[in-house]
Amino acid sequence: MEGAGGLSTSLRRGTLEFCVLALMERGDQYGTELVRQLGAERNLAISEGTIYPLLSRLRRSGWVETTWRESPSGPPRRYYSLTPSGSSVLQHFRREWAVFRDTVDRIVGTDSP
Amino acid sequence: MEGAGGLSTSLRRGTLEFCVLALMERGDQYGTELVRQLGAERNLAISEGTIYPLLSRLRRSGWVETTWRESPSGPPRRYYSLTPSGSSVLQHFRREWAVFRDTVDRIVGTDSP
DNA sequence: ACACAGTACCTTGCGCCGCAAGGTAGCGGT
DNA sequence: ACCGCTACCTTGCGGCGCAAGGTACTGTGT
Repeated sequence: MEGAGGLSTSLRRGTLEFCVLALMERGDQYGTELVRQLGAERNLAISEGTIYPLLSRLRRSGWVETTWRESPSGPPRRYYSLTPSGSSVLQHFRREWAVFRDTVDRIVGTDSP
Repeated sequence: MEGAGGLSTSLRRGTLEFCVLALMERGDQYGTELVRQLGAERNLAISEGTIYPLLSRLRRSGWVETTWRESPSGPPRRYYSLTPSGSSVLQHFRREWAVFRDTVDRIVGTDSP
């Protein structure tokens, strides 16, 4: 169930939005597809109640822009793509992440003494 | 200033409490000293308003226990030490963290194509 | 004795964000 | 016409890091 306060839930905070940006870097994405792709990662599985508010924030921040496109079968989709600003923010995150990751590795270690 | 919603602030979520547990594994700790030690890490600097509620949660969870000890100079300190339960939770986190870290590395990558 | 700085503990109110649950609507098959 | 699937979005809640504020004990200087 991984209820509120679950381990993965807290870990996601702060990285999830950049994982989403990184996926957009590989190609335009839409909401439902993002939920599917992240669902394939054990630690990043999220629901629609998470992704849509997140995407709205990215849009308000000017890091992504959207275009409606018809689906080959089904309702139209809102596709999200990186703006130059979003690309820059993602690069900045990569540096922050590398430092943070190494710090945590050093402090919690990878196995016990 | 790293105001609310800062990059590091969000990254800390979900790892901070385990970094604290890991520091206790090396030896008993008290609040103010933890603030100092974490302050030495660029990405983990926190304030007292963060550490004391966090320590209370750890205590309520049964992961740490506390003993008051006099200080060589100054008011008494409340020292925190790991319980067996806390030690076990820390081990569990180590495994979760390794998976999570590798997942993020794979998705956001370490540099751009 | 007394004031003051330093250390150490803790609480309050706020804002962010992931989540479960619920809601709307377009499309295709039968 | 109906039903199921896809796709989008919103509401209310809870957890947690934080700034700011508050209390108390100790040692030092006067």
